[in-house]
Amino acid sequence: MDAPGPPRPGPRRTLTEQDLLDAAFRLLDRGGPRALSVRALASEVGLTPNAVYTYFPTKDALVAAVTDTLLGRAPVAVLTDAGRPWRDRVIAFALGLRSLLLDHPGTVPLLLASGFRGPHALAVGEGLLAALGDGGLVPDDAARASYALTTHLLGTVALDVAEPDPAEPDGTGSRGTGAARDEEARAARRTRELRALPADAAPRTVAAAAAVGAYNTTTQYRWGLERLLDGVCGDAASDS
Amino acid sequence: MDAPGPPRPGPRRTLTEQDLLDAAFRLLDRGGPRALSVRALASEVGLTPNAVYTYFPTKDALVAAVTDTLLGRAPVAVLTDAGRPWRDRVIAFALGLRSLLLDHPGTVPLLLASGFRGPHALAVGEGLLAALGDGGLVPDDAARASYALTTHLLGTVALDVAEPDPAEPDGTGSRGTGAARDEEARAARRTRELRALPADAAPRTVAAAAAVGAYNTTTQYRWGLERLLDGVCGDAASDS
DNA sequence: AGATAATTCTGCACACCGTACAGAGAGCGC
DNA sequence: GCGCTCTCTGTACGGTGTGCAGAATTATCT
Repeated sequence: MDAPGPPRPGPRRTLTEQDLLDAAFRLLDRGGPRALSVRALASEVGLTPNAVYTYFPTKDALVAAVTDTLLGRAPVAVLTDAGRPWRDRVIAFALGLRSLLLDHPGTVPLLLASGFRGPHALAVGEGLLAALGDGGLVPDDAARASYALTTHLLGTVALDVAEPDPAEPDGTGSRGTGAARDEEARAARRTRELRALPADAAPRTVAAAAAVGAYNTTTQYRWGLERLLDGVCGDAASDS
Repeated sequence: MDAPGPPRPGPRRTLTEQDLLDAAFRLLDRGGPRALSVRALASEVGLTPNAVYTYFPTKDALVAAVTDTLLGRAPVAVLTDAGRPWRDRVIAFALGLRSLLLDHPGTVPLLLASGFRGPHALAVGEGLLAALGDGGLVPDDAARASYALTTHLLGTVALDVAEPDPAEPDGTGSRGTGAARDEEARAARRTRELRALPADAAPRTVAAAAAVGAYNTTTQYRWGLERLLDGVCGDAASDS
């Protein structure tokens, strides 16, 4: 994708930027956001810490590259998949991007901190605008809807990732990507905890314990998504 | 509010927890999230760093106390203000909480990291459930809507705070709370930047440059809020 | 009353963090 | 060949959270 650039003087690098990014994902997936340090990354790829600075000028730049690389794996293709209703495309994309992020929970805090500013984030925005345009929205409303979808997604994954992991409550920020992320079991446990709350502390929350316990589930996310799209498509969508 | 507790042996403390929390807010407002370190806090209140650990067992606990304290200032009263339409109440509350968080942007990354788990977060949830219940939603739908509103809010403030501050681009994470946060000026500048983008990079984004530039504005937030509430109130709100 | 135990706070220490700086070696253009 | 530029190493600085030992203070028990 990127041009390899003209041959420059100096010794050839022993690694590519992509090697470092792969190693960064390995560290993040293994130990959460705190595990991505310049020193750990260097040792993971067999370099001296300062050698990393010949690949990325600063740690923030490294983090930005990591998050944008991840966004580059977003299933933007489904957004422009003609012959499929536009709303299906948006929902499929949103669900896909959500699972992508939750498959790498360690990256989520980094994404929230570095924003949605890279080239691949722009591509995501373009795709959403295309699909929403197909839905008949004028460009400005499509943009507003695109942003609402984005904030809904980011808020959702932020709260999901912030949920403490009962398996290893030592606060390392790590999180299993396999069986430990069984949504139903998590929801059931949360619901049980809610029902055990002191009686008068939060009566309405306890009364809706099943739905509250299921906050961080695909079902809840999809529900919000559908309601948002309902509102966007409604006839009241142009009062701004 | 909290019981002062029975008198315990040992010397009296020279400060209250609230003193430390106030100092923490001072540091956060002055220098952003990175400015809140145990050592900086200790020096701000005139203590040794380790003395802080007699007030909070760990830095994470301190951060949790900070974020929940902030949530305790959320305008929950408006949610149960009878004699005002429920929808108005929800919107007023959401706008109020958003400005509260944006008035202390340094706390937002901490809130995202520590989740929405404290007692005051629970109170916010209760208030939302009450107002949404007044809107005629069954408890489970009220809960789902409450969560959707929360994620929308958190995603919004997350992206807002992540926006780099052009005034001091040195990445300290600080942010002016006064004139530097003039929404219209910021939106205009963003729109200008978008229009200067390479022609074929993101045509749809450029075509909607005015709306995209206005992403981090109250207007955009309110638009998403209204659309979400439209969808929640619609007749299609019970397909789950 | 005095002894005991609990608590606050100090000082030192450790391991880790991002990264600035100086220098060695490698590879290209002249 | 020379010289420039780039990659990578080593050392170092100031910062981080926090564990541990000890002094001082106070409430409780005998």
